[in-house]
Amino acid sequence: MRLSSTLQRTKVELPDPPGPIRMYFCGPTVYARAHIGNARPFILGMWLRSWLRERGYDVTLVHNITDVNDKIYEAAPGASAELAERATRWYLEDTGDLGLGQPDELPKATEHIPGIVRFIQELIDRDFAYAVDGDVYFRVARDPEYGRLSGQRPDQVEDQEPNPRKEDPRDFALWKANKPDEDTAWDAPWGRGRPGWHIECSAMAEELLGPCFEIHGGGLDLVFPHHENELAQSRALGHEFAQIWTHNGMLRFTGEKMAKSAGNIVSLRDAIDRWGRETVLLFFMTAHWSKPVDFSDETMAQAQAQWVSFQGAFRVSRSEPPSDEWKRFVDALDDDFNTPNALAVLHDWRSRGYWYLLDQGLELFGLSLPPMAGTGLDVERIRRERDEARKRRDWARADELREVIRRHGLDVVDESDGSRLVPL
RNA sequence: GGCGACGUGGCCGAGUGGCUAGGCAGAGGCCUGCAAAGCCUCGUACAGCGGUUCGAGUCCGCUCGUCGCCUCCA
Repeated sequence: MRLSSTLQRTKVELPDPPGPIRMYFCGPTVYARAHIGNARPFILGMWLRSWLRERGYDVTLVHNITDVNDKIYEAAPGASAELAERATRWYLEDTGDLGLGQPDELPKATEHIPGIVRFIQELIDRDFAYAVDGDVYFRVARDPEYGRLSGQRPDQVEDQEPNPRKEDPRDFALWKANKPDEDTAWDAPWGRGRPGWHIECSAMAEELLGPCFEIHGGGLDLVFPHHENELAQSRALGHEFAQIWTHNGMLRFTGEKMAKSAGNIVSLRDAIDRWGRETVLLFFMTAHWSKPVDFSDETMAQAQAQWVSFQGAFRVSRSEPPSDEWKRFVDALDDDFNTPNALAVLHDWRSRGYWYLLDQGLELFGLSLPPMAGTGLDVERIRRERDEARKRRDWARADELREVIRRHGLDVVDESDGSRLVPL
């Protein structure tokens, strides 16, 4: 199994034989309902965990919730904690409705303040950070390797708004002093305030997973500065942060990145309600995770047509696959988690009637074929009765009995040597 | 200004130098009491221009275009 990694700029092999895999996927800032673009790293993380477990790895997935942040203060002046709590519930509901389960840990920044404070203190002790007027900043100039992940050179980074408290414009905040209109704050040795954005991930990831864990994921838009800064913070403590860095491509809508700030939003909630969770999942399977993907009515309709086709899988006569057939699926996914290629294998299995393999494959992605509900003796009896009617060429009676079967939630498919019950 | 991603047939989308990707949509045909599924055939794709090579969608260079980051955007 290998994965494309931004840090090495190539595909990196995972440990073989399989061992523990610790994964951290950057989660949402909770100030509004998540849009479908936000769902991509969540889905990728859950799928990867599912696949790695299938391949024998012992996986732990941590997915953080950023519940203290400028955007939350702006969105709900004086009531940021309430908004964060509500938006967290939305996120858990909406991602839960994807039917992929939950990450192993969903740490909130506000519940890990002591660890964050300790982390910052150690950076100060090591001279990698300095406190000014209640703020604390990371000293970028102290890190000769700053920019290794993103390829950015500190001296080429565009000037930000001048901040006289910073020694250097490239320095970034680890701690921000409490302001009058901010309704949440915690005590720290250098003053009352709250953590900066980047430090929470470093602190929580290392607290829950330990240093130098295996896989770090997130959106491509987080490479710089967010992930670069996470990396710098950990390196300042004397070790690497993560080994493999996966960055999923952006979801585009109406020609540009779907983003709350751009206003071209379709919420995950609305997408699930309109298209169904299976179509949303299949949509993300159609493109490789590292590439941009266009969301539109047309691409969603195509994904939905694929789902309809899979749902009819039992209508194809079952046949026995070759013994090494599963390997085709494994090969596709082990090579950089190539879901489009895996999807092609699933389509092939569907048309060949490899029911069991198809079901196994889909299940790893949170999809399941319709169950053969309602199969009872009575339905089976009606099926045989209809077969008899067809032998008599009593088509009217046969069609009548098919309607009866359909009322039981099943359909009947005629084949050369008889008939078969299938999900409707 | 710097860093990065991407440009494949009507649409979506794989492809890491030579062998049919796959899906969706469309046309014709076979099969079929009906229905469903399936099968066959068709439309001769790789942004452009050079180069390397026996051979390039795949490597190199240049050009054009789209998008992203450098603002606490997944």
